[in-house]
Amino acid sequence: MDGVDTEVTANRRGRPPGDHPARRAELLRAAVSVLAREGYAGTSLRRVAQRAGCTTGAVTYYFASKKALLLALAEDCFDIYDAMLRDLSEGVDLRELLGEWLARTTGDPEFWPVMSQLLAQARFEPDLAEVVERRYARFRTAYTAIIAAEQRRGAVRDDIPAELLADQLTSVADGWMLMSPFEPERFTPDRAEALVDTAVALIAPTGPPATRPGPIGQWD
Amino acid sequence: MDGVDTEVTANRRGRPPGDHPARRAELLRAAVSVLAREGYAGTSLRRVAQRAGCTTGAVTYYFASKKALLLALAEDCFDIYDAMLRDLSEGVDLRELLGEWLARTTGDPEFWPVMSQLLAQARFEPDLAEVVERRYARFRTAYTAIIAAEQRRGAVRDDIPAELLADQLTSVADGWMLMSPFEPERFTPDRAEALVDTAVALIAPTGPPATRPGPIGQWD
Amino acid sequence: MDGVDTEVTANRRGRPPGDHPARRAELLRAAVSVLAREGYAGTSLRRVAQRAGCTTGAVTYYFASKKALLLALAEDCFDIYDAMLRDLSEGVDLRELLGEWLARTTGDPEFWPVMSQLLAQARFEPDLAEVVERRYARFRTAYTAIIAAEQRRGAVRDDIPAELLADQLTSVADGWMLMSPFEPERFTPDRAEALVDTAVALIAPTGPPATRPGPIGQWD
Amino acid sequence: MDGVDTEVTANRRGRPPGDHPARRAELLRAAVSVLAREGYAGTSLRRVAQRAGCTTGAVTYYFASKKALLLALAEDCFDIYDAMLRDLSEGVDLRELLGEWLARTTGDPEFWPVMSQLLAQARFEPDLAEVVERRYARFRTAYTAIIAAEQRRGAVRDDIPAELLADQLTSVADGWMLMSPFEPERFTPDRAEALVDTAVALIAPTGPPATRPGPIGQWD
DNA sequence: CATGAATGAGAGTTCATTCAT
DNA sequence: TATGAATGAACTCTCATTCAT
Repeated sequence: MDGVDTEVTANRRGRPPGDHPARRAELLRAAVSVLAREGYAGTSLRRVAQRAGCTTGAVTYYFASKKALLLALAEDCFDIYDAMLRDLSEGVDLRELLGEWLARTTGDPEFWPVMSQLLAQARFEPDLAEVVERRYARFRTAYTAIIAAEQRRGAVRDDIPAELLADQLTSVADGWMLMSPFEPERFTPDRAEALVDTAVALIAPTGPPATRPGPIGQWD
Repeated sequence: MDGVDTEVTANRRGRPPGDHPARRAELLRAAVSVLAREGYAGTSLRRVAQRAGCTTGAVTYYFASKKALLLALAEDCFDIYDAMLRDLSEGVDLRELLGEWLARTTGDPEFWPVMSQLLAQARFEPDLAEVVERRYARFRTAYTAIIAAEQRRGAVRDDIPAELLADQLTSVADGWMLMSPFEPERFTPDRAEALVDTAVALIAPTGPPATRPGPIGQWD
Repeated sequence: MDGVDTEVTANRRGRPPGDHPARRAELLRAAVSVLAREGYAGTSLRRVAQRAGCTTGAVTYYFASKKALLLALAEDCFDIYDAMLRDLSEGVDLRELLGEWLARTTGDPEFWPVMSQLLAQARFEPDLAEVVERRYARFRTAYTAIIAAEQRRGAVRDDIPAELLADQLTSVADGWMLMSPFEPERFTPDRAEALVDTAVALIAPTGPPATRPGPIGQWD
Repeated sequence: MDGVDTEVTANRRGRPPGDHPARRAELLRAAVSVLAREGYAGTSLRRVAQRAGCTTGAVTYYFASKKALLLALAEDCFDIYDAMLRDLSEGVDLRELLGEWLARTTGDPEFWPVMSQLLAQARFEPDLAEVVERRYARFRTAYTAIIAAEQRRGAVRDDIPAELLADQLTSVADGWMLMSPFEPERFTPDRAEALVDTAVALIAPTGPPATRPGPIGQWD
């Protein structure tokens, strides 16, 4: 260890247990949890503090304002998309990409609720809109590139511009995030797979019926 | 100039003319307007009253509670779907249906913002969820039936169950409603048409490439 | 014109079914019911109207204000005391008087709750205080006279002024009215009788223990 | 004179000195004061705050809700009874007990008004009723024990169960608390003493008239 | 560094009252 | 005679934010 540092640390008053970034992340996690459970309108600093097990003062200490907290939260949420793109190898298969997206976004049961709240609210908060726009555009660009590559190697129909196909696919996903709580039987894991399969089939290269696989979308 | 007159006029109590349903509808319109501009979290009875040009007392006179107001508002919003289904002739073309949906929902610039707020909030308000679920399911059922008919007459690919196709199409639309404010250039009227065309092309019957029309999605 | 009165009456708009005093009494009954169930703080014209099955307008039509309604209500409540005094014969027995009071005031299960609310509130409403003071004083005067008469004929101890005894008895009764809802087992009909017996025994003429009846207050 | 200073001082946020319990007690005192002056129906958090010289926000900071404030207030009020019982020596004389009760409860001119409001309101608020029931029962039990002891040593008539006598005495006291504002001449200090004397006389052991003291209840 | 007391605005809601009809 | 639309003030309570400690 760092002997000198340790001694100094023992004496300093202002930083008792955890370190700043960790505590901040903790608060963000609490905020995500509240946002998922209570919705945007029901998310107050009080409740975030309560869930984090601290006082409201602590929250406003780590985040200048409520808006700042939510912006940080939004950035955090989009990191999952970036991480996914980073992890995917170059010549990724489209089905694989969609499957990965499904796995990562539904892996955390709070992701869809939180993301849909952020997207819905962004319309009314320019700063939040800026974050969404920037991060979402980056993702859609990568998405489009992947589809274009797939088109070039004949794995995706090429009668429709890649950008439009990407738009279509991301919109479908947004719709799912928004609507998942209604008729939850529409979003069981099995059916989610079927929905993804459907999407893949729709953008598959079209040829004579004989060459295509049989009917899809058989789930229980 | 007429100070006295103004003062006398200022305090208007008692029963003014006008019928109940009309005034109620007026308040609902004001609420829609506020919801579109301020979002769910920013919609207060005070603001609704302000936009309607009356006091908050008047609002709570017509609607027992804020929740009741929003439920009525939601029902009203879904009426546009019902009206559309009612107006469409039996053997409606799918492209026609989508076009009609686009025309009707974008005809009122407040429709998409309001609907997306309602859908996003429904997750946290059981009563609102009930309304959305009920009305939305009705619409999707009709939608599925139309697609199935189209499949039977060979106008829509039949390798995917009609229900899944309907799901896909409505999800796309939900995604559009949610995301339209970001990069608004993605949702210009022209591009909206292109998106609809894309959707139609995706679910068109697939045959030998030769039989299909040329590349679609050419917009400026 | 006047001869045709009957025919005209058939046509007149303003006085459809019942007559004024009856409707007024009906409203008063509704107010009593609300006051008993909701307490003074919870008694609003809205609720009174609701229980009476009419609009708030009707209430304010029959009573100039909420205060006027409650004053009328108070007067009505005290009528039960006056009626009792009027009904009692001249040389009434004290036990009989107390029994009659118990029977009449507990006959209507709403009487004690309403009366205690009025008495408690009177402290803060001069007009109501005036009513209570006037009517209550009248009752206590009569009460004192009866006790004095009993003293003269040797039925009540005469070592204490009649007025103080009356004060004591009415205070006990007030206390009962106020406290009856707590530990309701203290105010079962049987025990209420025992309490009255106790009060009678306390003011009975005192003599050598031998002349007094045996221990009282045996209830289950 | 000091315009600038005043403006600066006017908006005082942040943490001022002073300890939590003291401030809480201060607010409770203010609430008692308001309750005594305005009655239960007229007691609002606004008024309490106003009397305490702070904002309503401060009140709701110390008390989770209005109900919580009033419950705390009720508990506080009953503490005077407990303190009295605790202070009294074992073999206390009954006259002494009653005198002590009179002295302590009338020592604070707000006690009777506040207590009667709480008792009257408890009928409609279960939580408040629970407090009253619990604390009041404790007091009455102690009271009964004292009377029983007095009966054993021959200082109180034993032809009536101690419990009934205690009931009678506490009911009288409740009646006084409720009715004290009407004809206030009935509750002058002197007359209050006379009323207590009367109560004592009523429960005194009964013997041959000769042995009893002369007529009581002589006040001006 | 971190707290928590306090603010002041605004939320939804209830209310007594008014008055054109 | 009776209604019911509407007011405006007051209610309890929640909130984001500030700041002395």
